[in-house]
Amino acid sequence: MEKEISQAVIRRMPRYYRYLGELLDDGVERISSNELSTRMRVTASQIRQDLNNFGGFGQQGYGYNVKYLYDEIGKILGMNQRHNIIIVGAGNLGQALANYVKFEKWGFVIIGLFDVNSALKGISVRGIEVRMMDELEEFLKKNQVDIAALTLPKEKADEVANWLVNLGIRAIWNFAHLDLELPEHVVVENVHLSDSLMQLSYNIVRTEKSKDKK
Amino acid sequence: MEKEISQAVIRRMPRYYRYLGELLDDGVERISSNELSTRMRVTASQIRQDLNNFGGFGQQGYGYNVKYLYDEIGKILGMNQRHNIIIVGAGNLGQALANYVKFEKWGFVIIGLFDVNSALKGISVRGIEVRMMDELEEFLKKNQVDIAALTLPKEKADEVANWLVNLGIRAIWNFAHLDLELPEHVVVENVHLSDSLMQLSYNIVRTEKSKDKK
DNA sequence: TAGATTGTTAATCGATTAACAATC
DNA sequence: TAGATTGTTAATCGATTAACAATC
Repeated sequence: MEKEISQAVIRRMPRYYRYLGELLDDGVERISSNELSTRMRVTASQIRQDLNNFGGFGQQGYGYNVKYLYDEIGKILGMNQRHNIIIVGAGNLGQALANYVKFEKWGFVIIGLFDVNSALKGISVRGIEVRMMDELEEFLKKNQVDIAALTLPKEKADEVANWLVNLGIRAIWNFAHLDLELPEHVVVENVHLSDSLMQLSYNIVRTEKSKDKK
Repeated sequence: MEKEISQAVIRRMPRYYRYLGELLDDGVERISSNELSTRMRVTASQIRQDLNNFGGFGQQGYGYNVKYLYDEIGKILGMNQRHNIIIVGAGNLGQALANYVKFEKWGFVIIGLFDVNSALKGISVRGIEVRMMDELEEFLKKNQVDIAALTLPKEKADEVANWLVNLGIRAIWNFAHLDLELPEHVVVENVHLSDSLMQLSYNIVRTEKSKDKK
């Protein structure tokens, strides 16, 4: 039986991937868990434990080959395959995501942009034309869509998400400020910007308080 | 000595706040940890433990008063005070954030928008004019800025962040795809969209694999 | 008073760190 | 071969869950 890998580990993988990418760009050929731990400010033990969840990528006495490890983590994260994305909700955030070219470097390609607002009909963002929601069903039949990014008001999000799932969508990148209620087989990744801002605010308040104490 | 509250707890606080806000909107007056645990799909024990890090907000035999608890968590998160924000980097993401009116509901007010790109000079987003970076120092002298949101390419982010800190900024909401190297007293909250997308991708790949197994 | 539900202590579980034998 | 560093087991630490006495 497959051992389930904890979300704590998975959250760290993109960060390893990022650091290895930078090392690669800098022309570094090999690195030890110890050297990497110093750069990333984590323990070497954690790095080795994390990686060994997926396999033994290193070599005793040598360390890790940067290029090899980068590619392997890439595979683990699915960076070796293309992911077609549609953005549902073509407001500011939706358009900002559509404009974000960097994602394509990792194989995430935005192939559609949808909205209910007919004022947006016909406008294009980086060559991607905004379509109306009633064209979505047809679009999903003709195109393989791997991920739907939800950038719409929370009032509509749950309904739209369920509708998308019924049409066959299996993965949702949710920017709406609510917890979606979806069948278990659907993969959901949340980006709650206001939660993030509140955490920041908490830490500001906390810092101010500890200053008062001194 | 003040006991340090773990980041795991802090990450959950905005979610409690959100659920309580919804209950409040629905006119619910009181709620037990048990009832709330069912809605939020966490254990009642965790809810009580989390809250008791900050104080005893409930009453035996009664539960929690929704309005009171909502306000108290609001205070913990600093939602009772105004936070002035500047956005540094007026590209798509920066403009999207500037357009996001919802933040003001929680007291986060965007008071400035800065960029190096002179092509953007003079344009306005929701009444906030884009200023050039060389006006920033003067702006910080004249206005109280609590948070700087960094929405610029990672190549510039570290330099700009350090410069901002030297000018007195104490909190940074970082959207650039790198880890900022800043003095310890500076509070940083990261939003790494590509990390989030990679986590989603990992979970898609994982789901596909477990399907193959069956 | 009896019932309900908190606040809090104790038990369990999981994640992180340390240690070291295996091995390149 | 000697030195370095991994992979992995064992120890520790912290976070979550369970249990229950306190109390409204």
